[in-house]
Amino acid sequence: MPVPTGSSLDPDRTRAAILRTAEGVLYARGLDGVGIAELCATAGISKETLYRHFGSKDELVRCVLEARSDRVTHWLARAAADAGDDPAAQLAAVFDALGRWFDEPGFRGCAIVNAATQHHTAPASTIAARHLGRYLDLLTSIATRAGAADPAALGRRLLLLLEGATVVADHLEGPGAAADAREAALALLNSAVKRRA
Amino acid sequence: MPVPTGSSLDPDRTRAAILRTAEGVLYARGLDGVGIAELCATAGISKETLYRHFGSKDELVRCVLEARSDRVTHWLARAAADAGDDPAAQLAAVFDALGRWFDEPGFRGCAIVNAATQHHTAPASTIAARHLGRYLDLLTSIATRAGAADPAALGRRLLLLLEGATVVADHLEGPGAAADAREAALALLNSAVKRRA
DNA sequence: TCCTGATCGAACCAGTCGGTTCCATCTTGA
DNA sequence: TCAAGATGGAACCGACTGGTTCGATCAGGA
Repeated sequence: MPVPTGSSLDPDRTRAAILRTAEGVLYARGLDGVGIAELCATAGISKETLYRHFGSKDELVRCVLEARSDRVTHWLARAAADAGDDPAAQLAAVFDALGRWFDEPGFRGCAIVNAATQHHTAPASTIAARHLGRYLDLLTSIATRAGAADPAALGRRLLLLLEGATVVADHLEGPGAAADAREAALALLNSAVKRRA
Repeated sequence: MPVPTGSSLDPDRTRAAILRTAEGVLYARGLDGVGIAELCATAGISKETLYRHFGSKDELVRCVLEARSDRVTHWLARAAADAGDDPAAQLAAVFDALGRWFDEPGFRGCAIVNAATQHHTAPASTIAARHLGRYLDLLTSIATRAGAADPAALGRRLLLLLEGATVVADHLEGPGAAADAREAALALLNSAVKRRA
């Protein structure tokens, strides 16, 4: 029975629902770990609907990654902004937010980086590069406002801590990766600022 | 023509050759990016030979990862040992060695972590955890010999830099991830030691 | 009211996957 | 010299893949 009686036809809402479901499933099982058929079943839609909206699995993956990158970037920037004006407090807030993420059930590392690891080609690799660039911008801006001697260099080093913590939290049992990264980040910030004065 | 005339029959050598070839191909293309048939073709062996030696693709992957973890661990430990007795010099040597690895053509991140990202289950996840643990041991021992106030904590933070540099070098264009990590590591080591004295 | 279009369900396609089996052929070691 | 074992080559299996197409059905806008 096509088009279940009583359902509402809203293509935009359908598209958003597909994206939301696909993001969860692809993150949990990997880009190659789940087929189109299962994706559609989980989303409760037919293959034809998915293909009218996205055209191919690759395009669906691309849209999922773009959306995820946007969301995560804004979420981290918000965490920093909500911490007030002190750069050190903002930096601590970023890693605290990461820590809460790491502790969530189903955490599996950064979806964008994971995707680029699985499909080491465009578009995943391009999106990953831009994603890391966004992180770098956020961290560098904090470093700049903190008055670091070399804000760009400090930003790059903070990025290493952020990505390292994500990987370690994913693959090495035991909590605390975010807390370690937070302390290391504050230490680096401290020495970079002190050295300038 | 089975068993090419003039060839030498040496099961151990065959097994080693399969492992070597598989390691390269699986690293370059991903665990799910290459099938058994192509693997055998690349190694120049038949499927029956591969299955007699390893029994399944999963087991082959397991053996490849174990071997790789052993090799990489020893290689990094050697780099540290060759740098002399000064812990700071050993730490710098570790990140310098990483930097040379990052610059090699075909670098694609840490094979072990990548594998665990693709197959987020045993045995890959188990091997990855042990692999990171080995890194942690190496870095903690350097921190201990440096006289850090809290060698375990410093070791964990250095591990974040090591893994972060590997990820960033893989996914963010532009060199210097290893150099950044090196400077950050020395800064962390410095402040951890100074604070104690 | 009625037509456009969104949707489902299912059948279907060619291709690939991991894995198994058979047999002829060749080497190796006893 | 000869048996045991390693290997190549090829055919084959069932399952699954991403992707296409069709017709039936129903909601929504004109």
